[in-house]
Amino acid sequence: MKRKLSIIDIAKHLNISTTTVSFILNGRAKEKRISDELVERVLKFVEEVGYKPNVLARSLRTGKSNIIGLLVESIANPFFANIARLIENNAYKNGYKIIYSSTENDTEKTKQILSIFRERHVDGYIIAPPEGIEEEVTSLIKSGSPVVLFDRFLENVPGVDFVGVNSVQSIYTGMKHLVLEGYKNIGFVTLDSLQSQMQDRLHGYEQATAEFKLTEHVKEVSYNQSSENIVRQIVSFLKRKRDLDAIVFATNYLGISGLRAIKELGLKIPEDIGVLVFDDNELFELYTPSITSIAQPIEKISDQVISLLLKRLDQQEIDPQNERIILDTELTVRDSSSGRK
Amino acid sequence: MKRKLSIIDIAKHLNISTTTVSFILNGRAKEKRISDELVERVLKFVEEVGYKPNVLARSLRTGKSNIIGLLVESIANPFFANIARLIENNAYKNGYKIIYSSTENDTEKTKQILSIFRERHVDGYIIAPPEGIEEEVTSLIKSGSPVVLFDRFLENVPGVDFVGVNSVQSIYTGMKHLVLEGYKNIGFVTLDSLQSQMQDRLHGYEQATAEFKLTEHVKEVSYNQSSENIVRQIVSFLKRKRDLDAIVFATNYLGISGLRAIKELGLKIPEDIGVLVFDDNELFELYTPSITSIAQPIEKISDQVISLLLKRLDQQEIDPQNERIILDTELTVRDSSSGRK
DNA sequence: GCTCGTTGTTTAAACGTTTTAGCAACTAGT
DNA sequence: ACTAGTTGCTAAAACGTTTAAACAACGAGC
Repeated sequence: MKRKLSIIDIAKHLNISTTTVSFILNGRAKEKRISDELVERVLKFVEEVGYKPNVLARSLRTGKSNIIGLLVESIANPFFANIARLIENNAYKNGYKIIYSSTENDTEKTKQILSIFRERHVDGYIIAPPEGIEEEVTSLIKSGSPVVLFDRFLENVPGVDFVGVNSVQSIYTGMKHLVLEGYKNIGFVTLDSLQSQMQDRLHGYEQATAEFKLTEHVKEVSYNQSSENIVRQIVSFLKRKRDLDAIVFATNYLGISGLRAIKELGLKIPEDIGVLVFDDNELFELYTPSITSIAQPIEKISDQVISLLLKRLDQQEIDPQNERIILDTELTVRDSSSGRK
Repeated sequence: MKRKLSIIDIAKHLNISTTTVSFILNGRAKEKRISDELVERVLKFVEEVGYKPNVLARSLRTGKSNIIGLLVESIANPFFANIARLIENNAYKNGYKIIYSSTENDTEKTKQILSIFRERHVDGYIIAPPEGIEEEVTSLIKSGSPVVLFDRFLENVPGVDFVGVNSVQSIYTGMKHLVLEGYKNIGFVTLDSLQSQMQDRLHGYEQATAEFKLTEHVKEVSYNQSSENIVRQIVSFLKRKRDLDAIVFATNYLGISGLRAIKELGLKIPEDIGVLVFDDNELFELYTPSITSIAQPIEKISDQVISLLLKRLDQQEIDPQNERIILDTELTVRDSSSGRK
């Protein structure tokens, strides 16, 4: 089996130095005033033998890996899976590879993964952060690695960029829609989480209840439960709150569990109960009745995230000026919120 | 900012050689007869200063990267997303990281990605292959990297391992179920693809039609279409074949598009048309009516894939004896196939 | 004839590990 | 007293790049 060629082999074969070869291959021939004739010869030979530089050696020397670390809550969640696909595509186009991991919202696991990514000299990070990793992220940024957060924010992390949606406003708009459709007693099912986007969604709900003079009915489901458990909790919430005429779910999987719960209780949507879910999903479109949802602009989020990170990777300086990009969602009105008959 | 410590710094500080430190850190102290006292001292100091070896340098020297390359059709497909999550979890537990990419069933893109993975000295590969990459995979295996295929197989690739399900049998069983429910004119919607699993599913259909004396009605939707396009094709197929009383979809996304098509035509499931889909999905369970499907054992597939690969990574020898693991699916009978009333 | 600048290329160090081969010192066996 | 074996450790090469610094050769300007 033929051994892999190195730059040394190339140099030897052409009777020149590795330096020259390196310069030529890195497009620094002009700058280094290497004769066109030689450039020609080297490129031709390199092409001929199909030489590929050893990325590891290069990384070792330069300290750059051309790898981006991607950390999402769970790659099995369609929202994150779709974002991951778009980001990956875009990254590849720009010569970056993606190494990913699911955090499962586990702070300790996340810390470990970050440390592993760091060991691997990942060039930049894209993170949908769980709670409690402010310190680690700060330290990453301090040591010169750009970090772009998305979906949820971390306070007090100087220099971190963020791409997200206007959660408060989105939920508020959704609530307003429900009120206009005649719903008067609207419940809110969210996660027992301090993550910023969850807090914002809750605030949106509270703001709306205040403004429209509604009573608050909040159920905070605890984290990382099995799907069955979540359904059970929502069932019992709905049983306790017999007078609810509509319900808003703060995430896609809460929404799905909510639909199961509603089915189990034999409630009719939208007559017995109106439904609105944050985060769209093919399921919501095809469900009978179709479910009104707040759709996040997945393409836009991905685009912004990756282009922001690429920009940071370009500017070698650490830029203390961080960006915070807030995108709009779209309320997709469907049958589940068509008012009480 | 404090520089990252190297093994040389450790050695210097303790007035010993880097060799010794390296041996100790790699657990070869006993073997190399290094005194317990020294081992103790080194470990303590290393712990104290939080030294972490540079993975790149190690990889450069050893040729091993501890990275597994994962190639799926699309990470946005729930089937692959779930598999990816399980595989990743398991890999991390065993000290391997995952670098992934979506092939989009594009042969050229896949070849490129494989070459990039190779450049990065990925230790092993997990691939749901598109058509036409037999040569590349063979070459990977020849050069000593284990490859485990899943979901679909590649013929004539010596030494490649495979984990999949019994597609022929699965579809056959599904067809039998439909026949027993009284359906007599069953259509089959699949992809215009030569991938083994698609061919197998088609064979399952053909076998069943032959055995039960049914007429074949096959629609081969072409690859990589937009969702709208697929729906349109299925609509026109159903229009042409007015006499169909049931239809089988060969993949989850064809099934979803199929449901849209059926809705568009205003057909009632299961009275006007019975439905069966290969690959389960939360949507199928919650759809009204619920959709009968053939569920693949996602956990088992992931477990087998990763443990097979880890086994291969352990045995340094290239093992020409390849394994072919075929798992059973489960027919989940739901309302969409409850017969003609 | 001397310095100076330009052109085109090379020398050698550096990145941080792992590992082969070997060395020094001591013990034990003859 | 000499060899043989053991113990405990190390020197140095190797992995394949990049890059700062230097150098040789030559023409131009004084």
